[in-house]
Amino acid sequence: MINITLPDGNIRQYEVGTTAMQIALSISEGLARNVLSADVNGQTWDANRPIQTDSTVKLNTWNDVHGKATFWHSSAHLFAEALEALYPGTKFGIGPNIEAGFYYDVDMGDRTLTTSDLDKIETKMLELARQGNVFVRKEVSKADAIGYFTEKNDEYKIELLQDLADGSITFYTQGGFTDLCRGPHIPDTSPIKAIKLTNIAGAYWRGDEKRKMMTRIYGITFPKQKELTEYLEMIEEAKKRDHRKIGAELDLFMFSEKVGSGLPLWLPKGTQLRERLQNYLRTEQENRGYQMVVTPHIGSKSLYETSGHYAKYGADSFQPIKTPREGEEFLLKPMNCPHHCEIYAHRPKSYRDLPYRLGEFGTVYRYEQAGELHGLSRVRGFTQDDAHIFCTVDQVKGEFLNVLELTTQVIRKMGFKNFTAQISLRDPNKPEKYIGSDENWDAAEKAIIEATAEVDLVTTTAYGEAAFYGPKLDFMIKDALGRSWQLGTIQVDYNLPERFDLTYTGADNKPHRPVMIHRAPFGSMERFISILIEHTAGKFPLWLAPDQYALLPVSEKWIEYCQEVENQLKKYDIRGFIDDRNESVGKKIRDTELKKVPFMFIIGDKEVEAGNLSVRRQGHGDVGIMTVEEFAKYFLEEAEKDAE
RNA sequence: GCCGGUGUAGCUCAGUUGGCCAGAGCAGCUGAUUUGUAAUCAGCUGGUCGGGGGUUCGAAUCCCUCCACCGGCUCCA
Repeated sequence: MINITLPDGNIRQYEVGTTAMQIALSISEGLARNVLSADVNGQTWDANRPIQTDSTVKLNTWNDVHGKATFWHSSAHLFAEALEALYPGTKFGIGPNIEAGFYYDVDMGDRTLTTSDLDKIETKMLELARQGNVFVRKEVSKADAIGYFTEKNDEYKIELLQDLADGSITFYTQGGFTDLCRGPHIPDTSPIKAIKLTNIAGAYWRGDEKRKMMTRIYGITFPKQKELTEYLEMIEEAKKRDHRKIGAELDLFMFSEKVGSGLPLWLPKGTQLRERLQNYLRTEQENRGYQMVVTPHIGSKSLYETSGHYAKYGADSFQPIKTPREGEEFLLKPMNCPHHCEIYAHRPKSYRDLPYRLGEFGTVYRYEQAGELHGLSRVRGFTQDDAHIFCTVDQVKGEFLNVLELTTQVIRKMGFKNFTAQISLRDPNKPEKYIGSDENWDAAEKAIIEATAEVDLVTTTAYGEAAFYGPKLDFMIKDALGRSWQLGTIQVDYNLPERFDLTYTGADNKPHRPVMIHRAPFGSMERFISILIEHTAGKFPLWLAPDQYALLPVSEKWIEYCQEVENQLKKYDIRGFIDDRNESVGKKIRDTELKKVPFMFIIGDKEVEAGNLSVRRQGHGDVGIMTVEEFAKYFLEEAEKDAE
C-alpha cells in the first residue's frame, strides 16, 4: 500500500499503482467525471498514470489552472488530429497550451490555410472529440521515435527529438493520431465540447527568423458551449477598449499616411491629457531633487559613437543626416543619455554635487520594423519621461530605492493595481551581447536584486533581457487584450560614465567615477497613455479628464446662464464647455456620454429660475439638483478620491 | 523585415459570375423646430473605390507592384 496525501491534509491508503482517477472515484463519481489531470508531488500527470510511491496528489478539474492547461494541451492534439485527417501530409512543429487556449505550428507545404478553412477544421475536431478517444501514453526509445517520424517524413519532430535524452521520450496517441509529447493529457477527448480556432499567424520555426516560417493556428476550447460564448463576448468587450479605437473616438491622437507610419499626431484633447501627466510627474520629481533640462532632437554621430549606441544599433537605425557642405553627420536622437552626460561634464563635479539628477521629457526617434508598429504602443517617435541620476557607488542602492518609490507611486496613482516588475539580467551564455566589465555587471545586478527585495514588489527574473549596457528593472502591464507591455524602467549603468570619462572629486580630493541610473516611470508617454486608455476605457480620473463637464442648455435661451456657470466653475479650476448646438437635450446627452465627459448639467428654465444645476454623471445618470457651490464641493471631493 | 488578412465619402458599412452617371446611415452644411436626462425633421454637399501599372470593348470587381492598417513571428538602446 502507498500513502496518498490530499490537499486538505488527509492521508489515504491505496494499492501500489493506483491512479489519480481511481483516487477520484474513491471520493465521488462526480469528481471522477470532472478530473482532467493530477498534480503528483508537484508535477502534472495523466489522471490514468499509475502512482507507485507515497505521494501528495491534487486532482485537477476545469476549475484549476493546471486542469485548464491539460485540457488545452489535449485540444492542441485534437486539432492536429483533425488537421491531419483533412490535410494528409501536414508536418507538425510544436503545439503547446498557452494562457488562454493553445496553438499549433504546422507546415502545410504549398497549401495556405485561410480563415474560411477554420470552420471545417472546427467541425472535424468536434466530430473527433465526440468519439471520446482515449489519450494513450507510451514510452518509446529514441531510435523508435526517430524511426516513426522519419517514416512520417516530419523533420520538425525529428529535430525536436535530437535534443531529447533516450529513456525520457513518450508518445501520446488518441484516435488515429500519435504525437511526440511529454504530456500530460486529459483521459479522453469527450469533455472538449466547444471549439473556436481564433486566428492564423506566421511563426518562425523555433523562434529563429532565419528559419522557416510555419503556420501557427491559435484556438481555444471549453467543456461547455456557454463558456465559449462568454469568452468570445469578453474578447469583443476588450476590443471596444482598444486605445486605437477610443483614441480616435475621443479625438486624442491620430496618424497620417502623409506624416508617416508610426508617427503619432497629438490632437488638442490628447495633448491636454499628456501635459497633465507630465505636470504631475514634473512636480513629483522636483520634490525629489530633480532638475529639468532640454536638449535637441539630433546629436552628432560621434556622440553616439562615444556612447556605443552607434556601434550597436547604427545599422538598424534611421541613417545619419548630413550638413549640405561639410558633410558632418548627425543622428536623430534615439536616447537622451549622451546629451545628459555632456551636461554633467559641463562643469567639474564634487562629491557634494551628487546625487545629480537631470530630468527631461525627451522625444526620441527609433527605427522600428514596419510589422512592429502598433497604435501608440509601438511607434517611431515618442517622448520618454527620462531622467539620469549621477551618483556615487555608495548612493546607488539608496537612489534606486527612491526611484522605485516614485515609480510605484506613479503607477498606483493612475489606478493600476496589477502590475509586475521584471528584473532583466545578462544571458550568461552570450557575453558578446554586452559591453562593460564583469565586475561592474555583477555589482549592478546585485544592487537591483537587493533593492527590489527590500520593497513589496512582485518580481520575475529574466535572463538575457538586460540592455546591452546594464541590467534593468522593467514594470510590465497588460493591455485590454492581455498583451504584456513594458512601461516604466530603471536601469543601472556603470558603462556610460566610463565612455564619457565622467568624474567627480571625492572628499579625498581625488577623481572618482560616478554611476548612472536611467529611469522613466511612465516609460514613454505614448505607450503609457495607450495603456491608461485601455485601463479606463477612456473614462479618465477626474483630474486627468480633458473636459470635466459639459453644460447642456435645453434651449438657446439659456446659453447666457451657462456662460455665468462656466465663469463660476472656472474659479474652482473646473474645466468644461457649453454645448450650444441647435440640438435636442437627448442628443446632447447622448453625445456627451459617448465622449466620456464625466459630468453634464442640464440647464432649462427651472435651473435658471432657481439658480442651480441639474447634474448628471457619465455612466450613472441623474444625480440631482445642486448649486454651483455644492457641485464644486462634490466635484472636488470626487476628484480627491480619484487622485488617491 | 517575415507569414496571413484587410483597404469603397470624415466614420460604420452595402455594392457577391467584370457592364447604366458607385449606394446607405451617421457626421458636415442650409433651413425649420426652442426642445427636460442616450439620436427632432427636411433638403443639400461630399468618393482619382489606398497609389501606380497591366488584362479587357468595358475594372471597385481579374493580374502585377508599392503603401497603409489588422493578427501573429522576429526585434525593441
